[in-house]
Amino acid sequence: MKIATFNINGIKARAEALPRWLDEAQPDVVLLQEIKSVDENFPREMFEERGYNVETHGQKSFNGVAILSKLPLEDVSRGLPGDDEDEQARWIEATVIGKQALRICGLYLPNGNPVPGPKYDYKLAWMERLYHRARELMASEEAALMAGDYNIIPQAEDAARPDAWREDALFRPESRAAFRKVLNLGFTEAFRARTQGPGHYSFWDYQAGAWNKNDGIRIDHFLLTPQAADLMRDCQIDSAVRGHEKPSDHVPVWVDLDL
DNA sequence: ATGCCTCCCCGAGGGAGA
Repeated sequence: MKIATFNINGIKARAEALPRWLDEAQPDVVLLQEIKSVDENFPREMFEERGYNVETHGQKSFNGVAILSKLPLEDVSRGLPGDDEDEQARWIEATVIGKQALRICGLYLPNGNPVPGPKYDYKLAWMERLYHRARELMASEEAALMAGDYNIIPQAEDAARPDAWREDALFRPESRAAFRKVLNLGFTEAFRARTQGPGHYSFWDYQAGAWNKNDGIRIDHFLLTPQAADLMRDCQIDSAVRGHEKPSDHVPVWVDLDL
């Protein structure tokens, strides 16, 4: 089963590029971030006609996450627990049934800039809530994953120019420590479990020819519980998608699970 | 590089992204 995450930077703006990639890559499940659409305006027919079930957690103008799945989705839940006042649509989860059940969580972690400030406080508070949900998933001892745009550069090797990011919310020590705290519950970071070394990115800025210079960062991640990691056959970044017509600034990352 | 593009809102130009 091929499961992908893709920050599309607006569903309307990706009305051509997203179906093109779906037809090429043929993922079974896709976690989308930054749909920038309310549920009522999400073009679900575009995906249903390709055989996907569609679940959205949208918001006007900003944020918004969704799940596409060729297999049935059960027990869909919207919103990251822990703050009833939080109105930002950044979390959706569901159970997909293959040979066995898999709990999938799609997330769009706050950017957090500028540092310091209320947006950075919100990022760190959101990561504390993520830690609590992650701990529950780990305690369940079930196959589960959390994937999406983490807005975290885990290590210096995950940026072409790490020094340019030292003071940025994506690479601040507090941000990276909060990410490690989740990882250290026992999750496998899928890409790094299979590929080492620099030069692997999932985001390139639209500005200053970042793509042509491979001036990227790796901020879209899959975290697998041990039971899910046991099933992993592959994990890749579809970096070529960044060179297609009218691309998102992120590219898809996917795992293949024996499921 | 506290912003070189691109997205959203709408129908100008500002907020947000990373």
